[in-house]
Amino acid sequence: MEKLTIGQLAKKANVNLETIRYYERRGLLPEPPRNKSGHRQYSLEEVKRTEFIKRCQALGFSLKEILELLLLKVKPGTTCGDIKTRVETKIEDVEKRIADLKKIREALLRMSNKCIGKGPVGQCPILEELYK
Amino acid sequence: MEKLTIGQLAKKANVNLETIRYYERRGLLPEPPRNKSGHRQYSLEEVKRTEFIKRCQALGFSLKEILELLLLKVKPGTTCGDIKTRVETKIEDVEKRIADLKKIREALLRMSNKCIGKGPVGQCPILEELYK
DNA sequence: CCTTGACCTGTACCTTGGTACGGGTCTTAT
DNA sequence: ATAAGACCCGTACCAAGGTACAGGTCAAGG
Repeated sequence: MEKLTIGQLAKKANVNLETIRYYERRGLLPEPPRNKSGHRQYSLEEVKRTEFIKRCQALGFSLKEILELLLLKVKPGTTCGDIKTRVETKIEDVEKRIADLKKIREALLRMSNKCIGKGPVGQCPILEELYK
Repeated sequence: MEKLTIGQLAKKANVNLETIRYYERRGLLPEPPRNKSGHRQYSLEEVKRTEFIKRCQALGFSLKEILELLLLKVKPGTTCGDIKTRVETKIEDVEKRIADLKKIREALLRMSNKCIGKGPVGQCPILEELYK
């Protein structure tokens, strides 16, 4: 069984070393065994776990939500459905954010279209709309 | 000319009183004149200005960007085009964020569709994909 | 007259996700 | 043997956008 130092884990998982200790404080990574001088000893399992965290983050999960996923994963009685529910909730989150951003885009486009982009700022229709 | 206290301004603009002082520190609201006992005296202009800030925020502008807009507004030589450019840049920002979120949504949907939502978590295709 | 409420300043605290630093110890290579 | 590099811990700091609190002053109403 290969033993990794914290620096080697950080390098393999492509994160900052401090991030590893931060994840440990947050409970996302386990408190690993130590060698006789107190240095953390990791296995390849923690590389996978760190990569899992990063993949989930890229999909929009917060560290808090990722911790919940990791806890669900080992909790007896958890089913596929429990995990799927989390993913579906996140899909709804993401769709809500997309919808909000689309409304913002429409409002910005409406303002932009009202402005010919010439002349002094005094009668700018954009500022007029925002500063009424 | 109506005079407003900071509390009255906050109420009219529908923000927290501390937010007014925070905006003053950030340079978003001017340092107002004071009465003889040191209390801030505002006019209705600051209500409009505070509402402007809140409208811009709702459209996705950061306080830093809003400060730039407010400075542009009073800078000699600023044209409508300068303002329009900011709005167009923000539209691009928003479209980029929408595109990113759409990719995330697709990835989440793909995972969700692979999972029938039944059975133990051990072979969950979602976790398998995330935790490989 | 006295209490309450609104204001003053300065500073601390909150969330989220880290990153950096100081001072100390340990390991590894030459 | 010794110096560089990696690790230890605890704490401070960063962005962003506020919010809260301590300790003090001031004005108005019952």
